[in-house]
Amino acid sequence: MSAETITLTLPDGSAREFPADATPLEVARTIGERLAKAAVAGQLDGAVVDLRAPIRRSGAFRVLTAKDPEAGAVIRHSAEHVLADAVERVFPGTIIDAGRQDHSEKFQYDFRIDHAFTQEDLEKIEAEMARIVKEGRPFERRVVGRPQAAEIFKSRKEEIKLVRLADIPEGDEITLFQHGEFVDLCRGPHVQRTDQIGAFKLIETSGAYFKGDERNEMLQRIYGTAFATKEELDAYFAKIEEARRRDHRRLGKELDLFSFSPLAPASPFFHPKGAAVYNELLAFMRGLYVKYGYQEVITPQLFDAELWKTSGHYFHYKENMFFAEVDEREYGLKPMNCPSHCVLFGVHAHSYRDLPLRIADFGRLHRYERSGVVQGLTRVRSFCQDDAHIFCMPSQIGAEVDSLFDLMFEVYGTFGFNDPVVYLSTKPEGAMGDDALWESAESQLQECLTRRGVAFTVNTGDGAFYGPKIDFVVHDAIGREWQLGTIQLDWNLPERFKLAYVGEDGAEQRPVMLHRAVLGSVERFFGVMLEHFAGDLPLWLAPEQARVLPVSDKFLDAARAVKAGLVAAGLRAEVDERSEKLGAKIRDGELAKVPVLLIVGAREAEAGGASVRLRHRGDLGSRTLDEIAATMTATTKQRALDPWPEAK
RNA sequence: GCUGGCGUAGCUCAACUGGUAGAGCAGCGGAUUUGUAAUCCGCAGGUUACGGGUUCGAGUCCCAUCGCCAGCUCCA
Repeated sequence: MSAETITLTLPDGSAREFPADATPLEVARTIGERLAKAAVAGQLDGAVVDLRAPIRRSGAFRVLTAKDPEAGAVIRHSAEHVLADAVERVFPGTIIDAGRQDHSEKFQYDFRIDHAFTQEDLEKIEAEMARIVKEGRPFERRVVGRPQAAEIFKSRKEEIKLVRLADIPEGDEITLFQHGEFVDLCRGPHVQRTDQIGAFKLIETSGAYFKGDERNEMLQRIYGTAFATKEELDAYFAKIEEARRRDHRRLGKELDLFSFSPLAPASPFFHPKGAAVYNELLAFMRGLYVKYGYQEVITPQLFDAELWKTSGHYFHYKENMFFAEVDEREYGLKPMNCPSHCVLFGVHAHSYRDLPLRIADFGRLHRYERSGVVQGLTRVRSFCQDDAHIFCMPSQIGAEVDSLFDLMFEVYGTFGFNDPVVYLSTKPEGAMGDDALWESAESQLQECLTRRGVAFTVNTGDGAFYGPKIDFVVHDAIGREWQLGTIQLDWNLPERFKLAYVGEDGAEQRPVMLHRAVLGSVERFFGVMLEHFAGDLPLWLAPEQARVLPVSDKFLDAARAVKAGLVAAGLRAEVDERSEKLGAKIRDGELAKVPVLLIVGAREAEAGGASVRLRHRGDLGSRTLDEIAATMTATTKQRALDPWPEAK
């Protein structure tokens, strides 16, 4: 292959030669005029490229049209320019900043304008955008020199663009995209014509700091989204609606699980039902602690500031802590358990034979979170973690991590969070501990992941300064990602607390500490899980596992007997004693998302059982009390997701 | 913390440009005795988040505080 030609392998497998400066659009024309017309972008070795940018290298190539999912980001990116164009037209004098990096779902643009956009403004802007889209203006791509670009933005009085231009590293190619009158500094890619933006909608406005830094001026941001078709746009909003329906804050209120009070901002009150669920989560973890060799401890809430000075929190985490002064002594409310576990480790002299020492703690933690960041149960100021610290020898890291993986996968699988995504973060700049320690630890972690065949992503340099870490991200029932578990290696705290064990050779050695949580914050997990199940908790977690519904008051005693039998079997059951019609009791039971409704009428009272109605599955017919209790206790014990396997 | 929005009965929400705060559900009382997603009648429920102000008059307009929501930011 000469320098002047490139070879492109097309989707049909054919390899064709093109001049090196050929653009995707030109390639598309050689395939077909209709394809060229429909083209939205090119794709070279998986990367989406602009139709007008010379390809310059060989590879697997294809033309993307609006039908391809990869085209969505290009469409949204183009809609973003149309948004900025429309705002400049509707609000002359507005200085534009820049759009969004990630166009996988949304687009956004920031503006300097002495006015906060209102809903009516958005409508006006949308109307203007619609006009621009309809006009089918072609996007033009231009490569320009730095002075030329500066000249263009200066003449347009786009002051912020000049700052942005200056931020582009020397030597980088500077490209401009223009449609109609509107010019923007942009890498692309963009669609050919504005009318390829099939359907768009502006979503909301907000303030946003210039370059995301709160010391900078605040700009006005507008968010929107766009798709090739109206159907896709509707599907996007349907998904948002589905997420709203599952919102744990809404479900928590509807199901009477928890609430908040202005008297304790960002600190949940778990009602009796919520507390029942919460305690089941803890009981689940406690059971696993026995299996995995943990010892649970209970440690104080409030510590002398001295502890936080030793741990380093006093200097690095103070702004997230609550303090109190009593008897002229400064105390800090614990935001983490690790320092107290270090104190605990120091209580006894330890032999290498004691290690690994696994210390679990469900202690309540308090962290001051800024008022703007707290949110439902997912970001609170008072919470507890299924926290544990493992003190071990550096050589034991691999085995400990291996065991942690078993634990993590067992826990996540129980909730139906299958195939968690794993991230490994490695040594950052300015880390503590010598390179040999880091290398050994990182390779032990990697080996463990590879041995298990767990797919993972390495975040190079993203580890904490005190050690590498592994994060677990799960997908919920509607595909959203949640980071839950974490494993962090730490050689800093053992050093600070001068922890030691006596090794085989009789010499004192420094242990390594592993911080780990599986659920993470139990509060946050509670929220995530509630959304994952859309409020339909599996039987073992349901605060009210069964509700007995007498067909009429005549069967109240029979209903109470069924409840008594279930309670005796260790189940959580209630009787609906209201003199309502059966239909009303069923409706209320369903709305309360009680997994098992047990109906007792003349037939069942006679036979000493109940008719079983399962949520989402309906009437199963009559069962004896013994059968009901046996099935429910079995699925509860197994923590099965399916409350009634025999019904299938 | 910042920008914007919001705060009315336990819950969900009404109350046009300032003019007597209202409904459904839940609650309570009564009637009804019900067979797989709402039986009927009645009663009660409010310092309109909180504190000031403008006005003859404020749920509505203005200021401050608290909280909630979205975004920014933070996440040793």
